[in-house]
Amino acid sequence: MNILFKALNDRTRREILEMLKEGDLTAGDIADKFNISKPSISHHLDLLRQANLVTSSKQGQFIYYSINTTVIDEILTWLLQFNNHSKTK
Amino acid sequence: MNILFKALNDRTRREILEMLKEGDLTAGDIADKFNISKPSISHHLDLLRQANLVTSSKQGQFIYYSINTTVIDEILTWLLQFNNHSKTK
DNA sequence: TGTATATTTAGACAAATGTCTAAATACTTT
DNA sequence: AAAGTATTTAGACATTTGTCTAAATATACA
Repeated sequence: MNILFKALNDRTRREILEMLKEGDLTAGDIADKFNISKPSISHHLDLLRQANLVTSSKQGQFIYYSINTTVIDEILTWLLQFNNHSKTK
Repeated sequence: MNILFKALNDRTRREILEMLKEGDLTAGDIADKFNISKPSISHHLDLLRQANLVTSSKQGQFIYYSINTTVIDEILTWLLQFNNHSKTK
């Protein structure tokens, strides 16, 4: 839970997730979209992976990143505890 | 959005929200539940208020804090963009 | 008016965070 | 084998963050 909120607490990382929502991308593809150095993006990807929000798979010299939405349900569940009153109608 | 994730990116602040879910509390009541100084809790409450996750109202010498769940919907909406595929069944 | 209680503000400090450049690793191609 | 491409690792550095103590503010009570 901690590491999840930590991973989401950065605009760049949230944007990366939004990009990956549309489809898998290589680390280089992702880095190209930002005005940030590749090592920094690599670090962001590492944090997202630690939080299990993304997975990576090496294909040749490229590393493809994919979003993992199952973990997002954890946060959704945590957040839903706060609207459990009249939300069910 | 930024300030919202920032506010939630701390275990103490998340626990404060869980406490307030059960009902309003004074700053002192909240501080008593943690092994953290009152000024630190005051600072956490300030961040939660900046994010509009809580509201406060002074009653005599006490300040009562209440949770504001409307803002949480913002995060829920943002998160739901990631499960919009087969989730609708 | 003076003292006690509730809370915040101010300022300091160590730890965590986001960024960078330089170097290392791994794969591909010639 | 050497050179080029893709990505990460290592290390440095400034900023942000969570915490603390001491002091300030505001209300209540005697």
